[in-house]
Amino acid sequence: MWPFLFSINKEENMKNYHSLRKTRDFQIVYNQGKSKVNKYLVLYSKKNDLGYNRLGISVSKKVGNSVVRHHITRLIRESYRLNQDTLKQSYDMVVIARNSAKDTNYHIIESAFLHLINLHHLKRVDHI
RNA sequence: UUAGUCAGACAAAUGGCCGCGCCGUUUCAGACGAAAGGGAAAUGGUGAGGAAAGUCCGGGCUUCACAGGGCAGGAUGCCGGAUAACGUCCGGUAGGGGCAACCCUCAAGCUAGUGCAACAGAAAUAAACCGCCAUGAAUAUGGUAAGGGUGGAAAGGUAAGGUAAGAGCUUACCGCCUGGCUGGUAACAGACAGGGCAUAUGUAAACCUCAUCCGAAGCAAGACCGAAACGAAAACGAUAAAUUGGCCCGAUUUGUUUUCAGGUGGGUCGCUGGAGCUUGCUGGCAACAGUAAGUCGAGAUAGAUGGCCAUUCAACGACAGAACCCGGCUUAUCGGCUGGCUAAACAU
RNA sequence: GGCUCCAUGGUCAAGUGGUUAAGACACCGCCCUUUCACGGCGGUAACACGGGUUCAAAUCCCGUUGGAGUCA
Repeated sequence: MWPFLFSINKEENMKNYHSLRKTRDFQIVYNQGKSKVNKYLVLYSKKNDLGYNRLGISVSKKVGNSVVRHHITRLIRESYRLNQDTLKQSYDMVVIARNSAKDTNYHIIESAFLHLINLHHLKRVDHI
């Protein structure tokens, strides 16, 4: 009985997103993954073997000061969090904020993120 | 009321839903990991500034070095005080700005030495270009430093006397220097006497001199647990062992275990209760110190504060995000609020 | 997060506090050549920004901005 319950808990744990941490992981995605661009964001993606998705966010110092960069990071993370149930699993994704993203709000960032997801065909088919 | 000046506090608010870091409690699991460590849910609490910034100074803390002292190098620079310490702060002196409240000042020493001062100008640390005066006759010689001109700076300034013309040559006032006296802890101020200014200009954010201070590096400091890699020793083992393989033959390799050492990936500590904050009292002009009561307010590790909706406003809210901690400085900044003081106008 | 350093025409760069800030490549104009190139002559173009010291600052001092390196 208990192992069954534990497995439920582990599924619940998937709500917390996994992040890319090492410079090496980012380099693998940059070199071997595919990239799509729109006005505000850049999205790299690459299939991995882990069975779950990992997200990396990169905001350059050219975009703004620390407050602006943190704010954009939070907007992107919120977009991913609220939409991750609709995505295919087992992919590494890196989102890069472009310079024009500093004057936006949440709605623009979310629509830009979903636009790039569609370009990568990462939407789960049974959800459409 | 307007204008100004100084000081202080604030840094949009409220509610609902979803979500994040840390801490406590309860419940569940004892998975995962070699170990150290560590999981999930519910609930409660808590969660970024006045500059968190720049990293310009100072201190704590840690490691390294060190008998003691000096040189070199660096920093500071009116006087006194505060402080753990400071290049900070407070009070005063001097100079400057403002009608005033008040504000500003890298404020030792070029009369210890050395260096530099372009161009212009006759000449730049040195004396005579034009001048003025005398002799003499147009030239020249001598005296002089008033006036002109150049320059940032040309042998104290103004006035009067004096003189052939002039000159601190003489006198008065001011400036400078020297001497003691008075007041003050001192910087300095005041009055007095003398010098007769040949101590000759400026520059020390030029070298330098004098006085005081400084060992170096920085939490990516440092301490601990520890897979791996590189090693050491002991035991076992060449008729052996391991890998490949269903087994044998064959092929390839030299090892296996234990202990020590080592310290990579990883983890834990350092990490936040402190020169702490609030209020009152006492001492002090003040900075500040002492004391009593109350109080605990982030601690992440690729880095937590976000999103949506509704309402209100001065109406879309500036500058901006802790990363070991503290005291300052500097820089950025929407604004409105409170208090003291000053000037002007009006009213009483 | 800590530490160290740099900034001079479009580019690379020299420059003891004192002339109109040296030079090279590039660009523009003229000459040469049938034309281009080479060559010759001439020209445009800069001290990151703001204060201060000084008679005088690219240079000395302070602050700001931008850039680079290094420490796991």
